[in-house]
Amino acid sequence: MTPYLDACLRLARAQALMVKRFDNQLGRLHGLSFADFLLLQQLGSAPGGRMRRVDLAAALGLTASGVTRSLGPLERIGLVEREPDPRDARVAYAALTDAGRERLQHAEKAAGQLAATLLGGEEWAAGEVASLAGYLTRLGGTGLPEAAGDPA
Amino acid sequence: MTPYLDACLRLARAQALMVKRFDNQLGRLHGLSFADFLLLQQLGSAPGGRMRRVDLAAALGLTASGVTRSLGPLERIGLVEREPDPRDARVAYAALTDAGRERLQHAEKAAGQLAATLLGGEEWAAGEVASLAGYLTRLGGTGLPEAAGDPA
DNA sequence: CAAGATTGAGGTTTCAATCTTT
DNA sequence: AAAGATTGAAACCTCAATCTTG
Repeated sequence: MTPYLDACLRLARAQALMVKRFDNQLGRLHGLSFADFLLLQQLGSAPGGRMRRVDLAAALGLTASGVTRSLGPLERIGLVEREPDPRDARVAYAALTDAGRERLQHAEKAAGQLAATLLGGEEWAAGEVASLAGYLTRLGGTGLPEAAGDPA
Repeated sequence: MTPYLDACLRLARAQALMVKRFDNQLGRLHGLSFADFLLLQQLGSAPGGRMRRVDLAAALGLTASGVTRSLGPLERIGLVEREPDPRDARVAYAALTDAGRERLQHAEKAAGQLAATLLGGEEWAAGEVASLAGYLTRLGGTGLPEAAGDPA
């Protein structure tokens, strides 16, 4: 077993555990999965709280199909709204509703607290979390903005 | 957005991209998914190349149900064999066949090469990969299912 | 009853095909 | 024809229920 492959296996394991914890916490408190949260957050950080569905797919690393299917439940419970584009009838936007914005705010708070539990304990020095984020950015590359500080 | 939550999102992104690359490479070369590979590798590292299905589930972070369903295709193509326990009729082992051992060897080679591509380039110093592995181990623990009193 | 394992139903995501609009 | 989006079929995994054995 090479150290490279070993690191990849650890990456898989760490992510699986983390997602389970977010799913539990967000589901219990706000009725959202981690994937739901990622989607709402992406919308929340877009100008006007709305994005074309194809852009949403690229930002989330999903297929267009996956986005259509993920939006369904969120539209049904009124957190996201479908909006047509008056300029181009092929385009459909996904837009946060007021309820969606509010739910996102609360979920973001809960997610931040959980993340602080996972990474903000005494085991973690601040510089270590920044290093970890930098490594992960190198690995995951596209989709998220560059980290503030590069790891030592 | 706190740096803790930011790191969690980057972890999700990096893992998703990595798994896609392993799925592509292993699928194209050896007809295995990354999940298949993890399962075969776990068996390969067990004494006698065999494990009880319940232990396999714990080692992989899956449910017993998930293991049953994952083993099905691997048994059908002859990489894994079902073995009863003469001492306890409730227990069924999953055991690597000779074909499974050989397939695992080849897949491990391909996986190691891909991992080296991802983490062995000039961008990565050896110490950085070791640091990353250490951080991920801190996050993901040993691989046992989530403890009862755990946060979240 | 408890433990190991499987099955039925359901959620999530992908691929390939399709539909509409440009 | 190309772009945006959706749908049908399928793969993968979970939960709850069930079956068998201890």
